[in-house]
Amino acid sequence: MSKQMREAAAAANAQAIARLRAAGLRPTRQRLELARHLFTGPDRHVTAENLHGEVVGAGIKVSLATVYNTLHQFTGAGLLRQVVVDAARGYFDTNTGDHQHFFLEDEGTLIDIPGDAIAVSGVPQPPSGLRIDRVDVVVRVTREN
Amino acid sequence: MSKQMREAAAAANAQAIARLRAAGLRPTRQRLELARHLFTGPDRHVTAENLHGEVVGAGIKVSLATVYNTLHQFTGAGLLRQVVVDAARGYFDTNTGDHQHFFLEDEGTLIDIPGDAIAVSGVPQPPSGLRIDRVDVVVRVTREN
DNA sequence: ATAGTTGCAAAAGTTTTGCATTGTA
DNA sequence: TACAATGCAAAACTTTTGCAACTAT
Repeated sequence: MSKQMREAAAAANAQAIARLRAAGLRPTRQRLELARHLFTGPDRHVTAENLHGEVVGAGIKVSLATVYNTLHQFTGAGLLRQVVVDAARGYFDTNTGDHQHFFLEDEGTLIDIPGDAIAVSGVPQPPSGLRIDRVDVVVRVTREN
Repeated sequence: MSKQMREAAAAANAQAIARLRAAGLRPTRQRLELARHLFTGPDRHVTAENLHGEVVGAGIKVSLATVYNTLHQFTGAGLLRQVVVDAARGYFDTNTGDHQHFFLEDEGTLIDIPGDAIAVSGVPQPPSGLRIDRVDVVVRVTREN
């Protein structure tokens, strides 16, 4: 391993630790590895299963149950957002800001739509005693023909 | 049973049979009962489990698996629309027209929003080779405080 | 030590599938 | 009779929970 690689790995690690600490979560080995996979690099959309496969493939020992629990803890801590688009499986998005999604039904893939690109108008007043928590827009797309 | 009740029941039955035939589905006993429960009266939002509970409660013998299969057949035939709002369970809507939903996260309840009330603007061009199939809007609401 | 966390095996749900049975022509 | 369609038990998923093991004071 080169000096540069060592330094980059150490930096990613330090960043992941800081992120977990800031969120009030202890930086355990499993969480650290999951955090590094999720938060190093550009925004991502993952399912529990595909993240588990990825980290196991990288030689990390974690159970799928821990991946689920960790994804929910991260979500509760505001590090992730859950996206409901497919009845078959849950997606988690590292982009927690205001935005919407294309969902490619054939592929099971999500693509972000910036929040300032899209607007929803005419939402009626919710039933009394209830307040709007969030407005989710899912643009479902399929392969042409 | 009064004459009026008998007549109403017969009418609902005939209507259900016609609906199934038109959709190219054989009017079997199970499908008929499910169709009558779904399509008699105003529009409804059901889960497989709650529909199953309802028909079993009414003395009909159907398995939960058949309810699932039937809901999917009805959906394929255009009699129902599937609504994805909750990672935990699938909802089916008897209103197949253009409309959107409030989702009461605490209750697990759906309320229709007429399609002409609400508008989504600024949806970007989808990636090439893909066409927009549908734009779903889910207004998530929670109990105030 | 010990109070609180954590991670995972086992359990609980939900949904799908394979095939014996039933219905139709 | 043959041929397809049906309904459900069993299987396969996804997700949650209970508790033994671990951590940080």
